[in-house]
Amino acid sequence: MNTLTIGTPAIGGTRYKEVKQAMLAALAAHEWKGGETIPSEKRLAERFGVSIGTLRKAIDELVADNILVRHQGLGTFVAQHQRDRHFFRFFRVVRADGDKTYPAVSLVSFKKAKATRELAALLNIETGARVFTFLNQLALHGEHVMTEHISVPESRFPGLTEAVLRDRPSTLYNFYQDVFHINVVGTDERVRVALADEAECALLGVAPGAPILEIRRIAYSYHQMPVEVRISHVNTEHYEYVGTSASHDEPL
Amino acid sequence: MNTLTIGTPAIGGTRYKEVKQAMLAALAAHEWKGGETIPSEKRLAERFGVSIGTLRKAIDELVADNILVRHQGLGTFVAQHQRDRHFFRFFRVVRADGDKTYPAVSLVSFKKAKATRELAALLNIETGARVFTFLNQLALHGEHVMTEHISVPESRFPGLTEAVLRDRPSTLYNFYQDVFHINVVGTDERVRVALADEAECALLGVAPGAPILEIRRIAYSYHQMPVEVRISHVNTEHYEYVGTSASHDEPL
DNA sequence: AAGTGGTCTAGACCACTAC
DNA sequence: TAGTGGTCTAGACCACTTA
Repeated sequence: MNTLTIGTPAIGGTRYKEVKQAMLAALAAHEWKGGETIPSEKRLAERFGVSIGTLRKAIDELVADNILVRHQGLGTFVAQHQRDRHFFRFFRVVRADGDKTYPAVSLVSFKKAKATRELAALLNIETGARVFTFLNQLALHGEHVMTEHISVPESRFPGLTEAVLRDRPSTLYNFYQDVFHINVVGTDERVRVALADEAECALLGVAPGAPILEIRRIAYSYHQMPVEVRISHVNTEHYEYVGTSASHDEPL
Repeated sequence: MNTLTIGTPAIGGTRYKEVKQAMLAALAAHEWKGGETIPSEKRLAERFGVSIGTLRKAIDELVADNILVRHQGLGTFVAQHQRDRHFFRFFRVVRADGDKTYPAVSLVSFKKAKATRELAALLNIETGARVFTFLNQLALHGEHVMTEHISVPESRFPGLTEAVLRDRPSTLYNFYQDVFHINVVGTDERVRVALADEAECALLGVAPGAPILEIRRIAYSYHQMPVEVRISHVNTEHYEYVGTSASHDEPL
């Protein structure tokens, strides 16, 4: 197996950056899949011809990027989307009092369509290429307060059907990972005010024309590859969008 | 000078966490102020009785938290808020096409008041304690599209006046740092839809009752100490709020 | 007991900045 | 040239997990 021998520097400048890129390449090539363990640090250090310390520095960054997860005594794993881990890193709607809860998702519609020029540009695919588009209605604490219009390219989700989507056992991003080996590792989001249209107001529990929160998201896999476009609408009467936090002081 | 000798473990569990906490304590005690250089790694390693590698690991985390900044050949500095550095980490309103620009800020009003119970709870001060409250109107690309209602406790900003606030030479958070040694290192933000009231609509260029974006922020200094509460209103006709990004892939 | 990651060390050498 | 942070090494020892 070609291990991207790192004899020639030139690319990354430093050894550990080269190692990091080589590991990202291995991840993108599905050599290690979501939830799987990767080889031990000792083995990887030998494979890439660096010391343990250098290899660890590469992994440090991949862990900081939420791409890998370390477990002492067990090994290092490809980060996996799970209900109880990282879910609220991507689901950022909470009740006004701060209470976080998992949404109950209902699939409202599902269809295959051609990408508009706009959508194609966001997904970095050809205009007119096939995409799957579906609509979710979400309930929090039993209240219907949110919808999601989601589009993914057929090329990266071959064989996706309404049935398999509806019957997925876990979260959507976990489903992407397990079935299509698509790892969502980051998103860009923009938030603005919009007005509920006739079709949506019933799903959101608001009157037609009522102001709602609109969140437009692009989700990325490794190497900033866009894999999903999502427009969410939220009735913010009792729920809010959580913006950026920061500062990770340790608890004393 | 007491250097918080680290002979007794117990607290952090690991040496570098202890060193990190000791450095945070030194920062909180204003031993090193915003923009200043801290002692060299070699000196700090001696001071805390650890090896360079361990000392570096502590600094690594403080750098990751945007509390310190390293400059090869120069030294390590206490991160400083500047127009051209980190400004858009806290100012998250951009034009719909993605264009980022610095806001032109006008101080609309300034007064001293007593903290309501609600505000006092957010700022972790006594109900009825004095706070300064002021209102900014912001223009982007020459358009008035945003307001900020800002409250800070008098106890942490002694002697703040309208004149000195108005005449500050740089950004607000830089001003906090230089004049009051208050270092904003993180924020919590919640976003929802609100309606423009009579007093505000003129400042935002919308009709009374028009839907606007409301952002409620708490800004924190070291050890999660709240130092500012801010409610921003945005006309999102042409401007949007930038939510969380993630994934820091290197450019190849 | 064996294997994993986590911490810590002591030092070499490089790259950058100032004087 | 001297001082800074940046990289890389080789290894010891600890803590955790599984068997």
